[in-house]
Formats: sequence, structure tokens, C-alpha cells
Amino acid sequence: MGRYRRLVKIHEDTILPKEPYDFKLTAMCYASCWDFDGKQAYIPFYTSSGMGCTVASRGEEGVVVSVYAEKADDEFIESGLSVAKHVLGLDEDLREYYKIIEDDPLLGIIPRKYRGLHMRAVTSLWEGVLIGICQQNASFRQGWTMVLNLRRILGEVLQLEKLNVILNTLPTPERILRQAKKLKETKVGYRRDTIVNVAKSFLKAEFEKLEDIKGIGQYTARLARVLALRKYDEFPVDRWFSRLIPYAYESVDREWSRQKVERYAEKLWGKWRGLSAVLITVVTAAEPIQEALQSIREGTIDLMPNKPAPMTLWKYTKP
DNA sequence: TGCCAGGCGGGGT
DNA sequence: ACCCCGCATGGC
Repeated sequence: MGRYRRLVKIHEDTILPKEPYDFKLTAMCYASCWDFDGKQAYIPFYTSSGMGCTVASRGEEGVVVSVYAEKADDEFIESGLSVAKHVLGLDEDLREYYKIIEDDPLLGIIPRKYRGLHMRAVTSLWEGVLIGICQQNASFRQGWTMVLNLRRILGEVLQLEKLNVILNTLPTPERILRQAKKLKETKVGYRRDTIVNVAKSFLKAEFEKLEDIKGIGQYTARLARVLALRKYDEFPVDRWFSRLIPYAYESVDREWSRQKVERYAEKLWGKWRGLSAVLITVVTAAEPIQEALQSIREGTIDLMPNKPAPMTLWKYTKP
């Protein structure tokens, strides 16, 4: 413990993203200070022979992608480039989706004012699940505090040579189990049992669907698949959406059932509904439900408020 | 202080 | 197929 992994630069490339594409907006989406610093996006990844990290920034002709790794090995280059494409959605074609949400009362602002914003994905299903568990029965603020604690206390520490950058990754299942006692310090509370159980299941790879694992229900499983696989054809329904969707789209001031929300989302956004779920949290700044309803009512929703939100988290976290 | 919050499973009906 | 409760933590 306490040791840094030093990574050196082994490759650089420029990738042309599919338009419409805005690098900065995408890189800052749900990014902490370890994921985006205002210019560069940092994307750590694992391979069978060690750790790597891709650093991406906007260049003249496209997105400049540098691969850092523990060894100069082609395996890292391949992984680093494909992880960057996936996480930043460089090959994702949003033209059809943007047409669908053009006149959407919440999401319409994206094709109009924030064109080129894609969801920033995570690198693995495991990471998606970990993030999902931290959101269970917690506010945006508390949930992300837990995620950042997991990284700070249990994560791997990477040092990128010559960049003077140090960043913490989410812990692997192995690290969770090896240091299960330290989980207490991360303030995940009773979610600790779930996290340990899920780590074991991932290590043994002994499940067909995420929902088969105790502690993972509809919401967490769907959110994990949206974030990690860009599997957008399911809507992760929670209490927050059950209040917000009827309020924003039908002026109904009471909660809908999960099934009603799911069917309504399918009608509005079709196979893109999972993406809509994430982007609705982005445009509403993921405020607690009462405040979110108030902002909608008063027409004051703001993507980039002067407080922690999906698009501003990177400014409000400290290493 | 004593609720309450982007879930979940278990145990009741 | 429902309803209800407790679970740990932080914020107000």
C-alpha cells in the first residue's frame, strides 16, 4: 500500500470523432478532478499485464490521445485507444437522438446549446455497478462522496511521468476484498455488505445477469449497463425519476409507478431512453427532487451551477 | 434534534 | 402482486 504505479508515455494518436462532438463537454460529464482538469481527460484502465492510462485533449484536427502504461507493450496501446473511444463516445452517432430530443422540454437544450455533449462512460461493468450501489438511497452529493472515498481510500494510485499528475482509480474487486476492513472508512454504510458480495461475484464470474447478485436490483443493474456498456434501451427508474418525469412532462405532481415511468420513457425516447436518464440528471444538475421540481417550475434549471453537479464535479473535488 | 434521501431484500398480506 | 420496514450515513 501507499505505492504509486509509475506510467510512462508509450503512444500518441489523433482520433477524429463522429460529429456532432464536443470534447470538453463530454470529458467533464460526471468527471471528478482525477478524470478531468479543465483541459485533459484521464482514463485509467487495466490489462492482463498491468495498468495503463489514456490522456485525451482537444487538438486542431481531432482528439489527441496519449497512452501511458507500466510497460511499452502493444497490448497497452490497443487497450488504451479502444478504452478512450468507448469512454468518450468518439464513434457514437447522436444525430438520430438529437433529432428526437430537439423539442424536449428538459433535453432540448443539449442539441441547441450544448451540441456535441455525449455521455462519458466508465470502463467496466464493475465500475458501473460500484457507482450504482453508491447512488442507492442517497442524494447525488452523498453518492459521489462515497465513490470518491472508495477511490481515495481503496483505489490504485497512478503517477503519469512528466505530466506531474497523480490520480486514484476505483478499487478492483480484489482490492475491495483484500482491504474489506477499510471499507468502513469510505462511509458507504450498509452498502458495504452489497459491495463485498458483488466483489465476490465478479471475481468468481458466477452470475448471468447483474440482478442475480444480492443487493443489485433493477435500478442499479440498468444504471450500470447504461454507464458501462452504453446499453441505452432500459430506463433506470428510481424514486427521483418517478416524481420528476410526470412533473416535467405531464404537469402531474405525484409519483408514478416504475412500470408507468418505464413505458412513458420508451414512448418518448425509444431505444435511447437510458441515455435520456443520464442526460436528465446532467441538465437538472442532479438536484434533490424538491429543488429539481422547483427549478423546472421556475424555468431556472442550470447545467453548470456554482456547486457540485454532474458537469462541475471536477471543479469541486480535491485529490 | 429527528427526520429524510436517485434502493434493496425479506417478510408480511 | 403488492405493502412495509430496516439498513448506515450525512445534511439540514
